[in-house]
Amino acid sequence: MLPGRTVSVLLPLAVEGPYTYSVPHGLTLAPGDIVRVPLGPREMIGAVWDEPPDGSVGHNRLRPVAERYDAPPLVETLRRFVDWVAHYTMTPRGMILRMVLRAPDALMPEKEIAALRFSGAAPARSTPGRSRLIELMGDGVPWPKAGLAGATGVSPSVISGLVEQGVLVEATIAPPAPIVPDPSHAPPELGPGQREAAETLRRFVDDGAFTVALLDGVTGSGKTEVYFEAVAEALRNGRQALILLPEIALTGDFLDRFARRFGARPAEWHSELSSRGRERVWRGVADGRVRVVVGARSALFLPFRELGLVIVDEEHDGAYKQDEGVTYHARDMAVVRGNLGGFPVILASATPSIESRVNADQGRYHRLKLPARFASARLPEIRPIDLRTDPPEKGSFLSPVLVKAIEETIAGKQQALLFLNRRGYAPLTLCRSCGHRFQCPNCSSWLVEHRFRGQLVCHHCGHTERRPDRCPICDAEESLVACGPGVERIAEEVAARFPETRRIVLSSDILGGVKQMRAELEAIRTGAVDIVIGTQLVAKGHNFPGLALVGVVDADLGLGQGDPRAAERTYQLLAQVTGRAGRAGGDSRAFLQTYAPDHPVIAAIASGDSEAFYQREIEARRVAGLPPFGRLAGIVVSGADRASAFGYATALRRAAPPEDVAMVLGPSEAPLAVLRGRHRFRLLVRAPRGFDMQAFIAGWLGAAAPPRGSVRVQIDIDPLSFL
DNA sequence: AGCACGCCGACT
DNA sequence: GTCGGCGTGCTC
Repeated sequence: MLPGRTVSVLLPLAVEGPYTYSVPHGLTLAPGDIVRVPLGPREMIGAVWDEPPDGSVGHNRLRPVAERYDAPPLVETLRRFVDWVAHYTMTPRGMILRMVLRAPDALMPEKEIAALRFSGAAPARSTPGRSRLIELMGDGVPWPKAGLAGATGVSPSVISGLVEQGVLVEATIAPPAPIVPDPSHAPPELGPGQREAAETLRRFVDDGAFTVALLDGVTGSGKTEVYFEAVAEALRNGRQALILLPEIALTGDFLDRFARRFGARPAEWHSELSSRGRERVWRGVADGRVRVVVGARSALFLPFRELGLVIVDEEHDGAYKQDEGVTYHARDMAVVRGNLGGFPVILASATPSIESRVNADQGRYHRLKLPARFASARLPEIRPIDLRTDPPEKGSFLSPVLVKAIEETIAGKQQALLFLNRRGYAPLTLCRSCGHRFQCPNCSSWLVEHRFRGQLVCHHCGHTERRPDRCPICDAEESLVACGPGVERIAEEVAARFPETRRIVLSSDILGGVKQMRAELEAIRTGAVDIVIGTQLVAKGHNFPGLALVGVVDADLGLGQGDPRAAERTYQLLAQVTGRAGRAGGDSRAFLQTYAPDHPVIAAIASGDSEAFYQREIEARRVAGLPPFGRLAGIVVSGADRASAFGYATALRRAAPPEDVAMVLGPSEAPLAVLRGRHRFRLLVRAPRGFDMQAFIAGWLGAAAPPRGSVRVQIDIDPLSFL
């Protein structure tokens, strides 16, 4: 092999290693360079990788690199991150690169913006609109076409008229550079506890070494202000910063808070970004003009060139775990990225995950505890409502105790929030006459009635059908009954009881997407709503200053399904949602409707004794050898029919190597036995901490007969579900 | 991820 | 007798 004449190129495909290409004369390539290469009948974008080209590929089969893009190369730490994530999640490296190269058009030169410029010629006749335009544009500087009408208040026809006369001529302008956040714009006044924590974080950033800080403080204790100071320090040091949020918490309110502190909005990165926006952020991050990104989990794979800080806000949130395609946990991968890049990572939460708490307790993470609520804000008084002694009236779901509290809140001109973690009107519909239950044809789940839309919907695959008037089995009329409440049904009850109030239902199936959602959250903040009825998305980091009452309609929901993680999840959710109340000062209350007021989770929330809860949970995990005291991996075998999926899962189980430290459990029916028409079985590997899970599974699956037909195997390292 | 190759049911 | 279904395998 002639050195320098061939090169390794990793392609965004489901292949493990890079391919080898020849380098044409006159082209110099280095690892990280982004290139266009031929692949079969088409061309593809890839990245030059570090390992020496594979000499065993016949030279006559090598094809030449077509082009090197004029784009900043992927830096070494990002390349190592791709390799690391691929190995850890047992995913082909190319699939991880694919997550990095998500905005292929960002490699093209940035498009100029269409604009108009004043030519100097006078219009044939002067009108008020024309004068305004010329007054604005008289200096001859081009104005973007979009927004010109808005800026002058003239109609588009006035503009096109002047274009026809040659008074205005076509021009282009360079896209504006992103506004750089200024670390000294508006430093906050921090309380004593905050000051100390901020000082520690600043020191970590200055040290420029890998550290993990767990920033832990009750809702409303001012975590955001504190970690903004770490962002400011990273900016002062010439480094880029990334703030990860659960997608749903990425609100206009958060961006505004950032803008108030830094004088400019950060770049956003989330699934609803337009392709233009995506390109702009990708390019800006790569060339260093974008200094701060606020994004959902996939932002972790952006090609930062000078990343010096990652913050994972609401680090306990399960939304950081990607469950489809590449299964990775963004919080854990953020820590890895910090480790590889040699910079600090801040995990922030009022209700840290058990994993992070244990890491902090054992000294691997620095725990920074914010002691109290900021300024005048006080935590709400929390009380369980025992539904056995204070049941709701027949046919309703709100206990008289809660109804009275709502009345008092409304009378005091304050806001109430009713929380129920269930979308739609009713989670199950059945026929009173024959007992038929409406089930999803593709999944093993009930169809949820959405009464506003008149539909029955599967929340797992999206299957939708019209809600019929009569039973499709026995043809009985008026026999269908809705079982149990969803938020829509609670909204119905609230409307009946409090017809004079302004109400809003907040759940993820809101029409109009992120924009509408942001508008509604804003309406709540400004007090344009009296009663909010919402699913868990209201629990996620939003700041509702006028909220004085939180009612949890079913605090037991999510408990007692046998998953050891259920208690932790429920605790976090209840603590977060009750913490929405009273953030702007004044007295506030939270009620938990429950049949089990003595359950440790309910008791911990009601007493405010989080420490007892954490100690209990940690001890239970330790005794059971569950994460973080042991390692888990899930292996989901799915197939078009039950028999083939079960057959292969059983064969895999039998093929498991004898291993005294790792235990293979199953196969058992996966939590959702049928999903999108595929039957699923799950094997679980349990092993002690420090066990090389990836090597074990690779050896095992590599030796087993490969799956045939429709059967697929998906590996989930560190699954969230322990079942 | 595409795209071609290849082996079994309903049409001219 | 062909058109076409998508399972399987390859792309340096």
